[in-house]
Amino acid sequence: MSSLSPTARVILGMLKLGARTGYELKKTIDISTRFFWGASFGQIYPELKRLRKEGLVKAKSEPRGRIKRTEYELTRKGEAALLGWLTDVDNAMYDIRDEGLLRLFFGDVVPPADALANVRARREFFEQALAHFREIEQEARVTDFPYLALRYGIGLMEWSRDWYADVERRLEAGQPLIRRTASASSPE
Amino acid sequence: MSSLSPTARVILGMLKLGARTGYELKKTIDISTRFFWGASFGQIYPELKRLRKEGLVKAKSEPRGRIKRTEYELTRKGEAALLGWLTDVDNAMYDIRDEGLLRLFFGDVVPPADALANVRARREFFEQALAHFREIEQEARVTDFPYLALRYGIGLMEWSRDWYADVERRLEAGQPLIRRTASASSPE
DNA sequence: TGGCTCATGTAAGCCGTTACATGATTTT
DNA sequence: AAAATCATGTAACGGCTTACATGAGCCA
Repeated sequence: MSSLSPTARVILGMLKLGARTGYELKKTIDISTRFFWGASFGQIYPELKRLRKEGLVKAKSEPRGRIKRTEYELTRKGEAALLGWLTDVDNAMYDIRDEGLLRLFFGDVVPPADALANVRARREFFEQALAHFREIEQEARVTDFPYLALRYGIGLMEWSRDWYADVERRLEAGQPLIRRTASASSPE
Repeated sequence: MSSLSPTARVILGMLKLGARTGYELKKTIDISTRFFWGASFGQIYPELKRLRKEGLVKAKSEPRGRIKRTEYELTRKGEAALLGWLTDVDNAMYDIRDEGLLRLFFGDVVPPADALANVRARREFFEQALAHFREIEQEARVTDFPYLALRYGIGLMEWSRDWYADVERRLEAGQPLIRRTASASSPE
């Protein structure tokens, strides 16, 4: 039934890991799953209200001084919904929107110098993302699975950077992009 | 100004590569950029009308028999817009939504057997995607840059499959997920 | 005759970002 | 005194998917 909305999934999970306020959820998500599963205030606060109405979380007013502040917690129903989602492993989303790759795809349409510029920019992008991930790697080394997810990100950035660096070298050298060896020229 | 909408980018590019009708655009996108840049009919047809109103494409009625049919072509302005986008290489989108990775991130929350089931499902997912890409690889071997983008997809699927296979083995063996060698126990 | 492909569109609804709006508390 | 952080929310808009609606032409 009523399967969890995308933002609900990360909210319930983060509440389980100890986040309490909407603000804290945002901060936690930003420094951890943001790379592959983000959430904005415009999603978080309305979603918390929806989850409350459906009885998946319970809210408690816990003001700090004179500023209003609401702490959330999973209900038993919320725990069950989280577990249900984590266990129902089929049809997991896997969406990519990669503009650099789209530009590469249309590489025949532009002068070689522009195609090369795109590849170079992409390689640099992955290098910077990698540097950022490596910075946060030390602190993240405490927990098991979240650290594992970070390792995935690091590995992915490394692999992508290397792939683009290779294409970059081939374009700079004016080498053919397609190697037609396997099917035509030589046996095996 | 008026920078191209996401769907406009792939439409203009595909028109440049020879697609003519909305239907053909959809088909072409589905077998090529879909993996990292998709588009549905609900986007394509309205977007074509918008592009026409803005003078980036021109439409010609070319019915087949008695069924209405519209062929589109880039205008000079459309060519310029496409070139402009392909050349302006900064701030390229790179969005990932990976539910398997999110489930992995919350792996501490579920029993080890469920975490393993998720990893296994993910490895299988990448294996299937890889098989699919390899099937279309032969026909795609003609063009330069589109083939290169396919190679990226294949490489990415291979890398991801291998990464998950490795985690799978470690979980099956009950091995620790984090290796704390570098910073603590041994020098270097 | 039934199913597939070609062909075009609309409508409802979800999801998400960005900007706006407000204000207290803490740190520099 | 100013800036950053903690804290909560709404409104407008953009983008996308899915379902619905229609129908011709072709092939087995």
